[in-house]
Amino acid sequence: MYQEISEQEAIRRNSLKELEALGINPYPAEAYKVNVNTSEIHTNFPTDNNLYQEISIAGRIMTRRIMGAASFVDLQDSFGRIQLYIKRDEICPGEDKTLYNTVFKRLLDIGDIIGVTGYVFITQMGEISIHVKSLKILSKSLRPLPVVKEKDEQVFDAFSDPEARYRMRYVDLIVNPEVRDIFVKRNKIISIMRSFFNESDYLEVETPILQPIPGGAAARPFITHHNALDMPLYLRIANELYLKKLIVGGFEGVYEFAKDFRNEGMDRTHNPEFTVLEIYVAYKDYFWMMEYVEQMLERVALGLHKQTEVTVGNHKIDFKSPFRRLTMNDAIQEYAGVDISGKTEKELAEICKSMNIAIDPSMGKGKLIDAIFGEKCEHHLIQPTFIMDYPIEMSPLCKRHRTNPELTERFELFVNGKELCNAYSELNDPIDQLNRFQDQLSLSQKGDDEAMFIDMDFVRALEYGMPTCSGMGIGIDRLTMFMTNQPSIQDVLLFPQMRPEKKSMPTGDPDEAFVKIGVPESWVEVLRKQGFKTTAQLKEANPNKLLNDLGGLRKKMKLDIPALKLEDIKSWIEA
RNA sequence: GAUUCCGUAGCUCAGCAGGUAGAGCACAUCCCUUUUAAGGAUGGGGUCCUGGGUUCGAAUCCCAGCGGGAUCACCA
Repeated sequence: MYQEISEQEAIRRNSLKELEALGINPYPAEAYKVNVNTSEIHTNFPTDNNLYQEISIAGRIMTRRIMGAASFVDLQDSFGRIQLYIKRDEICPGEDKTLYNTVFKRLLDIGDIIGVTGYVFITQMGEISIHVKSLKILSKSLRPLPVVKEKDEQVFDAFSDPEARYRMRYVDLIVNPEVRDIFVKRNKIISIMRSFFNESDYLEVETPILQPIPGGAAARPFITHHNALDMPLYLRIANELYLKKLIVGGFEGVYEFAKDFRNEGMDRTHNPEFTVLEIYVAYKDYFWMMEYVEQMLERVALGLHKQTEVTVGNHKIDFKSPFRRLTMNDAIQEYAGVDISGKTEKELAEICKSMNIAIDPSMGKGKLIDAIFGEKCEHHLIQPTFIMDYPIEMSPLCKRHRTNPELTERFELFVNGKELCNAYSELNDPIDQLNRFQDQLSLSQKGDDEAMFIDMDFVRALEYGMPTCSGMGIGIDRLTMFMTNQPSIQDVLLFPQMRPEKKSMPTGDPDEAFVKIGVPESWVEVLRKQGFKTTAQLKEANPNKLLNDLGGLRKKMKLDIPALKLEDIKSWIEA
């Protein structure tokens, strides 16, 4: 296939060929021995200048400053950058200066990956650098990298187009060190949580992503099809039911970092696939879980920032425990100024109307209360706040409140006006559970398309007996957004979902196709330049005009090839 | 889904009372043995997102489409 390339890419492809002609493999197979990284050098060298006198290091060329027979290169590895000092007579001790003059100065580019040996020293300008004794090409880069420069915190020519950054995350990671840092932090958040759970001796498990019944949450699933079984399967929207079956099975605590999938809208806080941590612990209740969450988040914040206070947008959010606790009724009382306790569905609908909150007939009591809460309360909850005791209709998997049968023992943790965690004292009464599923069924008949499906295997598991148990789910993407102060979920996902890139790639004909109809090879490039990407296009052309145009281009491009005659062009068109 | 803004060189952007494009960095050539967002000189590089329309003439005005951002709605 013919691929259109820019001038800079063509130059790099030429350099590639020249390297090969010099007997240099631009993509060598053998391992390159590395004995130090940039971070170790910057940390240790200042205190002991005798260190690192025989090093071998590899990385990507990020900038070059060539001053005749000596040059400076910024080399970037996984940990940062270091300057290389490359002197011609040092890497080319004999008469042959090809390695410096041709290979390094002309055939290497920003973006190429090299390995060097040498020793660490400090330049006259006071910068820790590597005096290079030998240099080896490890990978030639064929595309020019955006060159981002920085001085005194000011960034020049940043690679900032969000579309390009998300689609080509590899480029983003190469040139934007703060992006790499977000993903290092994301990993740190997960590993802190994992060790926190493991210290409690809870078991990390894996449960099915392809599920015959998409249970455990209210959401629209993705559907797929299994050929051998000839049946539909759903991508999981939650793993809650499977984890509770494992509690029935006798594990005291289980957790899973799970990818969930929801076929819903996308925006700054929603991606179709996202990561959730769910944990279930036997013999606990939601009060215990609140304390556990407090400890966990405090530890994550400390692990990342060495303090509990975290900057999120314009707010300073303090994850120091304990967090504020507020029942849902009290929250609505406090922020909306109405008392909803004991109100009927009709009365609640009236309240919504009086507050100009949009409702529809499919909404049950639970959804109405949730609407009031969402509209009037959520955005006030900036500092971490537990909202407790949700109406029973909106929590079909949650245990009834121990003192009020209208409510459930459920809490959500709100941070910066957004839900972060969701947790229950889990419902373990199989008869109540079946009834609640049936209520969901009638909600769904009423028109609520997210009401839950009935999972009879889950009910059967409960019939064998599940210990009292508390479970909690937390969105890892949102947690990462808070902990790294990113306003968009796309910035905490390595590869956020995007519409496929329209390859406006000119699916032009290859050289051979043109040659086949009689076009001399040397003229193919000129024809493309003139806009003829396929032989079919060429056949539509006016031969006189084409002769003129091509002649003009030949002159403009200073081509040293014989001029065309009208008969030549006519013969292509007639071929 | 609605509203709105954006799409020009490899990157970041300018150009838009309509006359077929400019800058900085990057790239190329030459000169420079320690520089640091960094030399100096010269030069090359663009289906101005796509397709229609208005016009003698469209990067510029109009319509449609594609892609992206933001806000809202939906959704946790």
